[in-house]
Amino acid sequence: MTASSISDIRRFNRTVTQRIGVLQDSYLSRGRPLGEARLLFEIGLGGADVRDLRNRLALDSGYMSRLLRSLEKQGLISLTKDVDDARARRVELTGDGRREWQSYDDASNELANSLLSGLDPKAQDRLVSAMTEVERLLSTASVQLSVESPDSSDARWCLDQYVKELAGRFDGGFDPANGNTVSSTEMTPPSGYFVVARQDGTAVGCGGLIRRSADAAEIKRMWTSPSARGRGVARRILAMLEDIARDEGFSRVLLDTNRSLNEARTLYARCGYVEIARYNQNPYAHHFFEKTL
Amino acid sequence: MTASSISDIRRFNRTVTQRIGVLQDSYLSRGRPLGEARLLFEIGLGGADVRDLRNRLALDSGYMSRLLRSLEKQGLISLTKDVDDARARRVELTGDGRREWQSYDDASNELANSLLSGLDPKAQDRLVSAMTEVERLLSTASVQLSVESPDSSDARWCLDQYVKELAGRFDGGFDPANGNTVSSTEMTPPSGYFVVARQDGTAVGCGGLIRRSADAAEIKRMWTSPSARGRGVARRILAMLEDIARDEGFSRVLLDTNRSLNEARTLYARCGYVEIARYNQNPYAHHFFEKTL
DNA sequence: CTCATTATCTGACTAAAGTCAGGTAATGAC
DNA sequence: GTCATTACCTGACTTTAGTCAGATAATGAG
Repeated sequence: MTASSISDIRRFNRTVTQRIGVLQDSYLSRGRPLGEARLLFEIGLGGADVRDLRNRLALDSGYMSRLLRSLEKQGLISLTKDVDDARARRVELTGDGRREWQSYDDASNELANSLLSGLDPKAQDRLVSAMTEVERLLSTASVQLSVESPDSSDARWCLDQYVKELAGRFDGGFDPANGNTVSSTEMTPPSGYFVVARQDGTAVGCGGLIRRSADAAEIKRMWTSPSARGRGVARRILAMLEDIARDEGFSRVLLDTNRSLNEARTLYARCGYVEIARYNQNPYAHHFFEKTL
Repeated sequence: MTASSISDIRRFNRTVTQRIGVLQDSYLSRGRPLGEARLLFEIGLGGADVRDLRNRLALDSGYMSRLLRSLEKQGLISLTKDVDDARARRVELTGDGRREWQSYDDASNELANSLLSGLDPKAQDRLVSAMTEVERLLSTASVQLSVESPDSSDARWCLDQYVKELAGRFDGGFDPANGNTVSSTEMTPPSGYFVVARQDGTAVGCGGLIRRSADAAEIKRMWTSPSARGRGVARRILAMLEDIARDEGFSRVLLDTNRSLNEARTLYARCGYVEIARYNQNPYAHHFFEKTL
């Protein structure tokens, strides 16, 4: 890392976050304590579960309770019991609350606009694309991979999403019981491995590795959340699974894929996989790949 | 402004400033109130005048006084009377204070580094240049121009810098009494105009417009602070002076410049000025320009 | 010397933010 | 049914941040 990069980043951290952060707060807290304003804005037009809000804003439950009470007293929100869990509560914005939220939303737009004013159109475009780039790269950097049990709740959620997505994309739908099923024990060490990618605590992708033969491992259940696509998450999961396979002494990795998954095929080709002949009877698979480690 | 630009900026504001801002605060306030930590960091290894600190951090004098007292009690700073002005005070970090400052500085570097880790080298480069671009464009956008008296303290400071810089750059030095002197009344409405560019309250550039003849105005005293160069400040000052000249009914603008000021010549050429014959006896001028409005 | 101004300090506040211990009621595993 | 856990509430705090109205002493202009 060069010293000048570090100082560039520090200057960015210092000036940009400070400048925008202060503006943001002042736009948001128009006569209302910042804490309340933030909470109200976070609730959103669609309402929210109190539990989620507490997690998202990292607030103490007592403090949260008091903030909600205050907003309720001001007639901005209404609290109802959760239908599924009578302990939990749901917050919804009232009419007044919605108006208030709108004014915050407008202020946010105004702030975004004010950053552009004072720049000529070309510079505006450059600013927007540089901001997009920073945002994209920082999100990319904040994705973290970990090996864990395919039975963990995040892993199960990912696998569930995986199945749903394939069902939507394959021509004749997808029945996980029909294809080459993979049991969770097959993906649990020491038989196999399962990797979950997370961003800020929420799962955004997964992939499994199982033993196929003495020298070959197989990649299964590769999935990336739509929100995290285009950021190299799948590529990193793949690389991690290959590293594991190498460590486990396998000399090659196999995988199969459906003809409708074009991005996947492109990824495999880019990562050094070569297409080979069909090596199993999976009815959903049309392309077969291999990579020598 | 397109709606997608706005939403890109909002996403940037939301995620980037939040992500970095929170990290920054948590790195900085290791067990110490954020306000104290910020103040300590702002004092810096070289010490500072209390007055300057109050301005930079925009703190109430009472609050500031208390913060300083607290840091002093903790043995982190020492306060001395200013030698020139016995009312004012100077703060210096003690040994402990310096150690503390160092740990903040290290934390800042660590934060910068942590943003890069998890990205491959190419992506790191892209992130750094995108950040630099955002920082540069946002500072550009925050430069504001205003017409004011050439006798205002900021204006006088700019003119002072202008003279100092020319004295350093001209081959045989520069004596403002020798060249074509310009009195401040000549640059004061309605005879003429003076523009000051400011960024976050500090002057970063200036330029004057005076009457030369019934149809021609002349640009004088164009200067941009080294810290603000390369951001189009001079171009904006020039454009503003031209607008004023146009409003005042002049049909052309004149200016002269020294051969050592290459950037200035480039700027004038780019802004539509054409070189003309010598029109005055200014011993420091080698190039003469004109623009028809 | 007078007098407005400047730089700082002090005391007396307030509001906002956050913490902590304990309490109630619902839930889910066994 | 028992019992640990979860979701939330309440009351009693503390800390942090910030404001405001004077007081004090030095400075500088006239």
